[in-house]
Amino acid sequence: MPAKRPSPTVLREATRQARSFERVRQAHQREVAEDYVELIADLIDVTGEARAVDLAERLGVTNATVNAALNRLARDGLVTRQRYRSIFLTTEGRRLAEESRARHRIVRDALIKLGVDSETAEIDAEGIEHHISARTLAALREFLEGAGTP
Amino acid sequence: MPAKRPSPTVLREATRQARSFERVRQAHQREVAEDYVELIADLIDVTGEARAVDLAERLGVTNATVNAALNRLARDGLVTRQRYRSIFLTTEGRRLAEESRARHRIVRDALIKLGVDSETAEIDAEGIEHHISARTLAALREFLEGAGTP
DNA sequence: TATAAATTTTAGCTTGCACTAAATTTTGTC
DNA sequence: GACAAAATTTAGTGCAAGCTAAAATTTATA
Repeated sequence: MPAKRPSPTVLREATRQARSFERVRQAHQREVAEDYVELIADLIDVTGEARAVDLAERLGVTNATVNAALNRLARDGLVTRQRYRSIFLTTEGRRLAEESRARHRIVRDALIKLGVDSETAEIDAEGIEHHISARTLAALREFLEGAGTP
Repeated sequence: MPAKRPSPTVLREATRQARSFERVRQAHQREVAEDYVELIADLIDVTGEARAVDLAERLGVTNATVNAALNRLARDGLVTRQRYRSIFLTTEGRRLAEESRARHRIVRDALIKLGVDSETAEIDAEGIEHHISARTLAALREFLEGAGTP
């Protein structure tokens, strides 16, 4: 029984399907990627290195889950890794982490200025930061600058 | 070859696994449910009925995807449906839809008051509304009430 | 009313992301 | 340096949500 090699038709179909996945992935998956690179950047900056076990602990998931996520991040060019060694951000990964951090800070500070307590602001900012357009971010920035604490 | 019936050990394991899934599911899945019931409520209120084909068109997904989602919503007690007929919200589904709508409006209006143009505000509110705690929502409500357009 | 068109449902596939258990490798200690 | 502990990776499983293609059913029309 031969037929191991996929037919052209099957390949074409696979490509079309992959294309349509792309759109879908960018929705929820970008958030996960941002959370990971942000956390990795924090760990590197604070403790000097990012280890999978720490990521797992902070994110409340298992090592295996983190490992799978890191494989995807590496595939997407956001991190680099050598087997059994700690994790590094690529230039693109670092850029995304910084951007996420800045976004996070602005959202959190805006919420605080609006009267939300800082713990709640921190938590909500975590969820909100991934859904803010450049325009809204600019508006929040202006809101923070204009007429501070009187 | 017997062994069709799962062993007690396997069942116990399945239960534990199911439990841990619950936590995870509530993260992203609640957002999807909220989007669906909100849209279903809108369609019912505006056009008189909610059809799968309209949901698919508005959400930019295929009929098959909508159908699978509706099965989950029905399983979770948010909608009811008869085969090949249009969709209805349960009391719980309607409640969730109203809550989401209110949340959506508040976020959108707050963004507008912060200087974001209404189209962008509408889009961003869609993403943000699922990540707002009760406290932040209250703060936004106060922000909207206090010192309107001068 | 018979047939065509539209809609809904089913079947089968893929990826993401969660889990447990076990294997592999590195690190730490005696 | 050998051995135990810690960490990483792999293997195998499940559900959500997306897709296409095709079957089933309802609705519209000639």
